[in-house]
Amino acid sequence: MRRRVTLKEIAKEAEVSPAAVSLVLNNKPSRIAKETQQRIRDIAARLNYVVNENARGLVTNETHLIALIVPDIENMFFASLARHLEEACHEAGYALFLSNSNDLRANESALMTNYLARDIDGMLLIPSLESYRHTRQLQRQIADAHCPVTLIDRLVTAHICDGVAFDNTQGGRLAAQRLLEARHRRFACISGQVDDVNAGNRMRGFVDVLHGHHITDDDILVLNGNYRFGSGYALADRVLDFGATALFCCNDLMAMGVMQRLAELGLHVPEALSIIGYDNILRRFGMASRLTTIEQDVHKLAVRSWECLYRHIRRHDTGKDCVTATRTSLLTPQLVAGETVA
Amino acid sequence: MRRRVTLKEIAKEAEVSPAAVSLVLNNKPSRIAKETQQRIRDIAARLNYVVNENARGLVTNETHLIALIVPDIENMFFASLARHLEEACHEAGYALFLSNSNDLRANESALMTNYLARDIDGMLLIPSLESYRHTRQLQRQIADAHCPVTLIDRLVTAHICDGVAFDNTQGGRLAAQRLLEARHRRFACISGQVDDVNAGNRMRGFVDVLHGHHITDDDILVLNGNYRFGSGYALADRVLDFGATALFCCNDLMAMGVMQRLAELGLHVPEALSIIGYDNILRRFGMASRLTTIEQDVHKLAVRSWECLYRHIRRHDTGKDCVTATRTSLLTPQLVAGETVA
DNA sequence: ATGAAAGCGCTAACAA
DNA sequence: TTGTTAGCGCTTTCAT
Repeated sequence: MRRRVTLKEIAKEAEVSPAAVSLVLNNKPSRIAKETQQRIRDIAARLNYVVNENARGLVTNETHLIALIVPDIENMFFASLARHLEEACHEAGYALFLSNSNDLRANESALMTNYLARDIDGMLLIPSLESYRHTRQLQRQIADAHCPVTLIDRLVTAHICDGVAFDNTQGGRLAAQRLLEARHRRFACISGQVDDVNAGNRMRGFVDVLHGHHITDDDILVLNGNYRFGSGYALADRVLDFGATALFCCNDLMAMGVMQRLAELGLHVPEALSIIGYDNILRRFGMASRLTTIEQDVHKLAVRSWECLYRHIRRHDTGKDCVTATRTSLLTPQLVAGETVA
Repeated sequence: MRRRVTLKEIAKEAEVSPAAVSLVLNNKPSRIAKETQQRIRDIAARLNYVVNENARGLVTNETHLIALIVPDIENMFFASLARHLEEACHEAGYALFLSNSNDLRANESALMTNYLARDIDGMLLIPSLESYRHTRQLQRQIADAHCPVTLIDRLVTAHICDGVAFDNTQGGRLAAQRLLEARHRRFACISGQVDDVNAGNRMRGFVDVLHGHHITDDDILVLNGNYRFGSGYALADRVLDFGATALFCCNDLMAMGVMQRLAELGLHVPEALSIIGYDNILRRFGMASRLTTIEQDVHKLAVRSWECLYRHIRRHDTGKDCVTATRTSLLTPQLVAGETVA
């Protein structure tokens, strides 16, 4: 373990001023003698010099630090999103902080403060589920932040800052249309927990389209799952008892749980039951799947979110303060055909 | 979006010196009038003051920053580990940087340099697979770092810094013992990619125990998978053709792939084939499983790793430089009984 | 008991 | 063309 080498030491060794070293090593348009430049570079390389970004940030007012707060990194969707966001930030020369809020508003708040103390240049926030019920508190915190904030996936408060998310209602619609095409007449939907607004919207889009096609509530069973495999497994029997021939699950994990239960009962998919899932994230984690599902392109979400935040960072940086109206981008999910609809 | 409030502004508003404000807000043992203290605190709260940790770090020489580099956050094991590490750091008052090296030495190296420039207090590194073949380069980089480094899970270079990992050989042994107990005589093992040393050790431990029980290589089939579901699925037939009655998979995902293939063939587990997996990480992601497996307690790994790094940080901090011999902790994996061995 | 001053490592404005 | 100076926001030593 070595001690850090400073600019000043290089300056002394090269017998020039610290400023000269700074100019050279940052390739600033200075007209320092080629020969001196080389000497400085050589010494820096030899001493293994690495600039102290924090000190630099203090004077430049840019730390190139981004914070990302997710509700749960053990959720494959967020893990994948985190990866792509980190990639985007990294490519743009920013380092990324990552934390879990554990879907708790209190944690989220503490993390935000902590990161803001780090003088970050921007924040990417996937709000906790609790924040849906503490909108004002979150709004205040965002308004008080010294840097731009971009909301991702859960547009808790669209009026205070920009947000990027998928159109969940549209996803539900796609599922319904596909199942109607296959001439089904009796449906089930396994949604998420009651406070999960996104799952709620998927379910709503699904049901709305069915209603539009003269399917009455008598032919629609809506259940609340918890997004886990076991939840689909446990609810499968109720779907079968109801006599549904088509099922829409608000994520793939629950869909797989249902399929597992059907397999145990000796029932075949899609003959016994047509199934559409949601996310199409499993394959990234090495899980093959023949599931028909509604894909949310996580790469696109990451890229758009970063673009959105970056735009604000540039603007913020060039002085113009963000009196611009806030924008919300809704991305469109896509149906990915598998072998589980007939 | 607000401008940041500085210490100086509070000082001016409270009509005291910046030093006084610093002392009060940091609860330093100063003898400043209670009344003044309260005034300072009130103003700080009213103005929403948040200390600038970077500026503070510049003078205290402690940034409370930790970097974590993982090969792939889309690997459930690492995602889970990242979560627990972040938790541990956070509890100790440290913020965590996270990045993917994508199992490439070049990326890893660039990330290390980048984080070191941030003046981090410590680094948690899960080396890339490539680093197994570039040991000297990695060693050099670790030795040149200004902060302690702790290796996790892949003990590429145990002599240059501390490391914490699971005993993979022991895991393989446990699997073999369990299957021998069940009186199997013909075995298969699906290992990882050839350059994956950990998977190799699992396989080696497995085979060694078999040899110790007079099972010859004629009764042992070793295959290389790629840790993905599809890989187990694809190799299942060769296992069956070989006539094995017991299979050890070096991760759970491949074991599930095998099971899927067996189900399609109308074969039952464990009657047709006994299976033991590795990791027991799926349940954290909502995947139920009846698999018998070798569990690596990821929480314990995270806690131990953090303790290890933290010990060095404290020592480093209190001046004593780490001339201490490096230590390697090997954690013991546990067999978790499921329903897939008979 | 409190405040002034120096300095952490760096860059930007200015002088020479 | 180059080097000097001031200062980013904070803590700490030392003088008052």
